[in-house]
Amino acid sequence: MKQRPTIKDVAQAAGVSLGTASRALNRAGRVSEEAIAAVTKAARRLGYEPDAVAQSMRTRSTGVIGLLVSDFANPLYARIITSVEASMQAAGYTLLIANTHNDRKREKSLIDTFRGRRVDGLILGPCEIESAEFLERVDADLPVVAMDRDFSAAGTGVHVDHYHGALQATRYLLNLGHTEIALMTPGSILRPGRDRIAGFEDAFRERGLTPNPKLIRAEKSAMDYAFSEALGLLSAPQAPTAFMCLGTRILSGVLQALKHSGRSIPEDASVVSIGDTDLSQLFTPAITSLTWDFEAVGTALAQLLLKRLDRDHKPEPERIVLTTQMVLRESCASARLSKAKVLDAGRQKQAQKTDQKG
Amino acid sequence: MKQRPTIKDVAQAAGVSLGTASRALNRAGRVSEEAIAAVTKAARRLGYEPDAVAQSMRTRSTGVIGLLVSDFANPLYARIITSVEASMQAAGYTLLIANTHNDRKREKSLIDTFRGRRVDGLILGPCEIESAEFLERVDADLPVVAMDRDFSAAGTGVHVDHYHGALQATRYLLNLGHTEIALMTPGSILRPGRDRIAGFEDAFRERGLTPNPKLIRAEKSAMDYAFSEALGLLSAPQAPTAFMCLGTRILSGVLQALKHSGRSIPEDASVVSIGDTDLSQLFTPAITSLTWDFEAVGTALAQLLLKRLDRDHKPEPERIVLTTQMVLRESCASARLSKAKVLDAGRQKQAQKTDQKG
DNA sequence: CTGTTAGCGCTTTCAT
DNA sequence: ATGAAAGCGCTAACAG
Repeated sequence: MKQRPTIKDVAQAAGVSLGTASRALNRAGRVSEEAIAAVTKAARRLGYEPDAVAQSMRTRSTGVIGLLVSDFANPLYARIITSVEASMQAAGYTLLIANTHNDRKREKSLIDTFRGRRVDGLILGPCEIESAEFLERVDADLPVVAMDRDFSAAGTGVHVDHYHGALQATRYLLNLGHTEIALMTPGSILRPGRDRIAGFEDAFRERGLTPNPKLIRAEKSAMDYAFSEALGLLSAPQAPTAFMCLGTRILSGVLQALKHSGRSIPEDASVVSIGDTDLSQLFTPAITSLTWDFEAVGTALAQLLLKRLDRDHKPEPERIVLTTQMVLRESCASARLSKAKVLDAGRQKQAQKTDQKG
Repeated sequence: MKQRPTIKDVAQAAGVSLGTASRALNRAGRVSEEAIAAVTKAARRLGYEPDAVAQSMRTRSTGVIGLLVSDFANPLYARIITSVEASMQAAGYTLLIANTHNDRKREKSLIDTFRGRRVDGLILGPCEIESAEFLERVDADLPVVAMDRDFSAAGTGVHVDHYHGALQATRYLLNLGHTEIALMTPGSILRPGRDRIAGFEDAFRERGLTPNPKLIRAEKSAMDYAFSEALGLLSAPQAPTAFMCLGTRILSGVLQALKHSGRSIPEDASVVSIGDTDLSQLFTPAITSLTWDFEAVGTALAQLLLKRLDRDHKPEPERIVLTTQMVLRESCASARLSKAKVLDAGRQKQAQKTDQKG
């Protein structure tokens, strides 16, 4: 197995010194056109490919960005990550992706691993027991951009306004006459979960109501769990007439529970999906969704990090808050009219159009 | 900003030499217990974290594995990648993931990038215009494991037996009396697509039939495209009575086209999903699927690569072929009985059980 | 068992 | 404009 050529080989082949070869290859400093030509030619002839590890050793910069998220296969994250990757690739960076599985220890160990690999920056998604202080400590060392996470005054990141989103979605269901609304979002300790619960509760409070605390459920994000939770709620005396469910897995469980208990949507129960996915778009009836722009989250994260990546630029903390949108479809109806015709037909017409863009 | 401590600082703090500190930290060679204790303590006190870049520089090994796939957000890949990542993490490796978008040039450039970053190994998914020769050339330099790709006698990789899967699924539909079956799988130039088409055609040939070539469609994997393709087929004189569709996006498009044209499943058209996803499981009616074990693909890839990672071990080519399974659900019925009761009710009972495991 | 030393491949001064 | 040389942080070979 032949060794890969080094810059030394290139210099030798081009008949110049090592330093000149380096300058020629990087077009840095003073180099003659002849030298550039000779070196470039030699490099191409030998199939020279710079050793990024050795470059990093000197420059202290790897061109790698670490991204940590609970589960990158989660459709709610997958599209964001794709968008981050595209932006980063365009800027010449490579993405190192890992799953924390929402485990604080795992996150910490992965951050250390990434730090050891001398990544140039870090993008962190929500994780168990977050502390702004922790983030700040990491950031002192290494540019960090947080996504949907708490951060102190010094923190930089992107937030989706889950609070107002939940507020809006809950109002929508309250307007339809629902009061027994189940909120199924995992991670009440995570920033997005907490915000949703707050918005949900405030929507009730606005009208002098108090949400039934038993209807705020689903700590875990698993289909089986959501299925049995929903089934339990549906068999209770005050069964919910509406569900707000996060993502694909919980929505799946709830839809199955509804099907299993012989209830039809929207006649017997209204459903709002939090985070629009293939499932909510394609299900029959199509599921009304509270959603946000995944691609925009990704580009915002990338943009923020890129800005903090040049060492000299003072790292002023910066935040981007993205708003949510309701996509009205066919899964919600008035609570009063069981088995009756869908009331918000007018709105749904409008929703069809919005749908096209999603 | 204070500098990160180096091993030199640790050695100094522990009162030993640089070499001893290194040996103590790595428990390599002869070191006294005292030295280990002192160095470990000093390292912890200083918060020493080895510089993986410098380590790689010496050892020529980065502990990083590159993974290239057309789109990691594709549900069909996402679970496989998660599984690969878990296995690799357990073995102490980190995954570098990138999208090729099925572009040969992009793949080549990414392989070079990865090679420059001196990844220890590569996992490659299907990509445009594959050549076994190309793979072999890469492999000469760097351990490569291919997934669902062509490879020469020297190649190592994991294959899903898409040929026999498609054969089985097509037979199933032919047995139900369908002859106008549309096969919608992208990438006829990619290994999985080619194999499916071959299996599909052979199932027809077995019974002396010839498949309608116009019904083999969908080069692109996009929902809009699948939607209009399916709509076109449905409005033709010889409209298909059954569809076999790959993945989420194409299935989505076909389901929408069916809905749009007022056809119901399975009375007016039977549907088989290739690759089981949330959508096929949750759709009403639940979609009969031809699928395979995504997690097993991931662990097989990881296992194969891990075995080829130790330099001394002779890299004997090795392949793992995984079989597909049919998961019978509610989306297929006899072609003869339009608007009639579902014929394969017996099989569906059985399918319910199989379904639990999915 | 431990200290010293030579590089890994590259960039970047510092002379010339 | 170019060559020589230092050194990034670490491991491994070599003396002791």
